Amino acid sequence: MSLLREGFPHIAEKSLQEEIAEHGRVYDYREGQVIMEYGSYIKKVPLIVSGLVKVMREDENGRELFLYYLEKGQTCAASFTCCMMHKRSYIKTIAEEDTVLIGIPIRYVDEWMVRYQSWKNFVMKTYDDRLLELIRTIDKIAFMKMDSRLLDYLENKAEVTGSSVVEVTHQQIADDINASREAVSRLLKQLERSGRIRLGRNRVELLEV
DNA sequence: ACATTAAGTGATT
DNA sequence: AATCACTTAATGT
Repeated sequence: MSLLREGFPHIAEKSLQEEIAEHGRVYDYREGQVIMEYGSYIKKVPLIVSGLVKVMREDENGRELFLYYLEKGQTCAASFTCCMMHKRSYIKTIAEEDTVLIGIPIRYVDEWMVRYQSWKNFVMKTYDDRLLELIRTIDKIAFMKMDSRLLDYLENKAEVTGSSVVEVTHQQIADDINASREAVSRLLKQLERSGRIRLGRNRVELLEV
């Protein structure tokens, strides 16, 4: 209950809060744990209470592509449609940090849409956010060059982890932005030379420009 | 000290 | 910009 209020201040109706408390179940994930695999059926919609969840997609050749992060107070837009239509998951989610979430059985997700204004808004907003981000991502892939994608990735990661020091290997970055490790290394070197970041092993520190 | 893993480099396509 | 082949550097055992 207190978990709810902390992460989801917009879910206002008292009775809705009570229903969430009643039907939802709290799940704990340790860093690195896979929350949802490709192809699995989803029976709960996750409300992220704390931590950070990485959402990935897999292409035909089995290559993984990083899509976006889910933070506290968010939920997975894909899970709504997925479970309502009883489709298999086309995404995979991993706990990037230790994560706590409340799982809501789908039937309530549906029911509450008509009964609770704030729930409906929440669901709509989730879609809206995702759609906007998707459009931005398309823009990025279409128009942005690798170097700005890289910087964008780092800034996003820094923001989402709340630290200017990002702990990743060049290989991980490369996987996430779909580039080769060497390319990432070279671009990072450039950024370091231009004074925008400082590099270390498993470490990229973003400097104020 | 040695093995392993991450990072850097040059050449090739 | 990807891939390869290789070197160098950092880190764990």
